[in-house]
Amino acid sequence: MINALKTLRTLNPAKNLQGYAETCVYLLKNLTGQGLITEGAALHGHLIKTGISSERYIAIKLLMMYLDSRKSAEANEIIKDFNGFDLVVHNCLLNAYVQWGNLDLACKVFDEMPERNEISWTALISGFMKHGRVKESMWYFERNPFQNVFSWTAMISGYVQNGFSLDGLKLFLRLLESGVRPNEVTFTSVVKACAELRNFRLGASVLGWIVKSGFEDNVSVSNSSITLFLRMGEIDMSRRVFDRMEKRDIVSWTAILDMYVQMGELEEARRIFDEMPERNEVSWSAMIARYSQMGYPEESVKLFREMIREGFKPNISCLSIVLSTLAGVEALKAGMGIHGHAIKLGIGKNVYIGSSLVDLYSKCGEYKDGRLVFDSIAEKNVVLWNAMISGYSLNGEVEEAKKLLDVMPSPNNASWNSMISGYIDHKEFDEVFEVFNRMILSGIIPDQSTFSSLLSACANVASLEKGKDLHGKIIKLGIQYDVFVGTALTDMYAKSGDIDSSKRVFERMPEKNQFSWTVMIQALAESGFAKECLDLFDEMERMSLLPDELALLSVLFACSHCGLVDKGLQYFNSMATVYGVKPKGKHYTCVVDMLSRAGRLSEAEEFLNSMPFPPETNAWAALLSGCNRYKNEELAERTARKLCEIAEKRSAGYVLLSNIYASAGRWIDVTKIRKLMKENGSKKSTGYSWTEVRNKVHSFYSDGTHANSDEIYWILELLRSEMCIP
DNA sequence: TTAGGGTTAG
Repeated sequence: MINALKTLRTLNPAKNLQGYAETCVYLLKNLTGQGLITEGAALHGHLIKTGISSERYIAIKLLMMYLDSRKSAEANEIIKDFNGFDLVVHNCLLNAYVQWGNLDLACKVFDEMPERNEISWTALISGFMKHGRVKESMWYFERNPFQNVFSWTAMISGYVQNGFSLDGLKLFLRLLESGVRPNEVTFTSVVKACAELRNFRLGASVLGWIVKSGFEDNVSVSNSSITLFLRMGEIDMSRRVFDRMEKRDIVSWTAILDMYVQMGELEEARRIFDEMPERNEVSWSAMIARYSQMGYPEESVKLFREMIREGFKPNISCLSIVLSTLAGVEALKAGMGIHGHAIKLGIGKNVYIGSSLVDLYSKCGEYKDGRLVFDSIAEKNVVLWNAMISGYSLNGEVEEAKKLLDVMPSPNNASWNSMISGYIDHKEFDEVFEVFNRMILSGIIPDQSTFSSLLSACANVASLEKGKDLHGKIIKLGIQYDVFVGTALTDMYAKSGDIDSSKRVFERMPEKNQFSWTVMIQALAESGFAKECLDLFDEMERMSLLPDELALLSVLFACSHCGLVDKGLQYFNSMATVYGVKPKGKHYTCVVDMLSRAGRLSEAEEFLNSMPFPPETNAWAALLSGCNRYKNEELAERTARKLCEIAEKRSAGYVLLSNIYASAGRWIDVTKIRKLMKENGSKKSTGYSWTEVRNKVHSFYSDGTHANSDEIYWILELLRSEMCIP
């Protein structure tokens, strides 16, 4: 562009008007493209002086520039110079209104046009598509007398962009039947549709078609092919396409970043990113998103700061990625900073930004601020609604969540799933199945995550019947081989006491992850299969999967229960060094329990006293019960005193202490504790029971809060009198 | 008329 400016200075409009005008047109186009309107206006002034501002081609470019920057007054001035509104001027206006998002105005211009060409029709068709108004777009497309490649392609790419890839492909088939030849842009969109739908068979035949039609070397086509191959898992093929390209652009480089990420080589991706010949905000966003998705939030945010430092303007995508990263680490302050930034940029009310913000505020406990953001957004989509529903669920406001779910326009899987997990988090298990039934009635088909939530509810209430019923539904839907579902089934069966079924499900899982292994290991430990548990742990290690704190706790538990004290100590000592897991209170407690059960009481006491942080109350209790078992009165006294100290601070300590005294037969001490508790006003949390009647789980508390409480007690009285109990 | 990155749930 600088060269063009230099050329302009050397040209004399009096001598070479044609060349001068052409250079001006080029300059105006570029200035408009880069948003350099002040410079454009200066050039306009210069053109007036030269006397060629009314030259048709120049005037049109000037008009486009002013329309593009929404300078209506200036645009009107230019239009006055034209002899009425001809076709081109009308098309310029049409395009501008579409770009401004004012489709009503665009339609009015379109309707009033005395004549229309293919550009007018395509402008309107793609305009409706751009704003997600697919039906109206189709309406105009069907009536378009100029069905050329452009309007076909506008429709196809519009469908793909709006998430209707299948309709896009159907239209592509119609295009082929119509005899119109697809161009490189059509192919680019069609390949994208195949990638999106993971329809690899069709994808492969489209690629063959592309070669036959000679568009193989087109940059855009190659770029979309790289992504198609990546989605197909054909990493070598995507690399081959990239290597074969004669010309590569930012898009090609950005696409290849994903190849390395998919190969698990984030560092290599970073190297490519650092060495890319050219970067834009999309490449930056891609790298920032990858760091966040691969579990490196700090690195992601660091890169974002670097991007800003280098003078790149973050767009909506980029800000929403960063906001969701910050939400993940509950960085409220930093997130609020970005919120302010977004408002300044005028995109504070965008749905993408809004959804991330609702998520951020909710995850940080400020769900009321989340609601303010939610209310401020005019064009709400499902994602935003779901973000708010799960925000309420997360903060224990399940009733509010339910209210939203009831009024939202078209809830999907995720909406219902958020509601279900809200009830699970707050242990309202009878509500869980209630919501599930409503979900089914509303015609939404539950998915993997619905079932893994429901199964965890079954595991919590040990409802084997319901769990089996769900297992049947899962098989009917054909999702029994999903990792999440398999893991949840393993857990449900184990927690409901059916360890054989649990093992069977686990063994048949085609794909297992760290969680699946942990659940099975835990199940074996808690069901008393200590040896099998340890064997499975060894097997997990052989698969070079790193055990987490829960798996390690189960291993310690298993060792403790089959008397493998030294082996247990060995595992404990290698937790930090070998497995990189810092032992927590519960691990220490397990070791104390292990030592106490084996009668190694003084060792246990020493271990407790050498802990780097205060032990759990349970740890002292474990030692005390060891003392009782091995009749070590002296240590028992010392431990009991310690427990008393703790008990004074927390009600749980009292409860535990009184239970321990009770089991040791020290009834006088028990009464003392109960009295103390009464004086201090501490209350044990209420115990409850439940039963399942006609697919509904009923929970009972001794305080009679069940809805049918009166009726239940009445029946109970009746039964009592029948049984002749006074 | 286009390709690469993008919000919720899991």
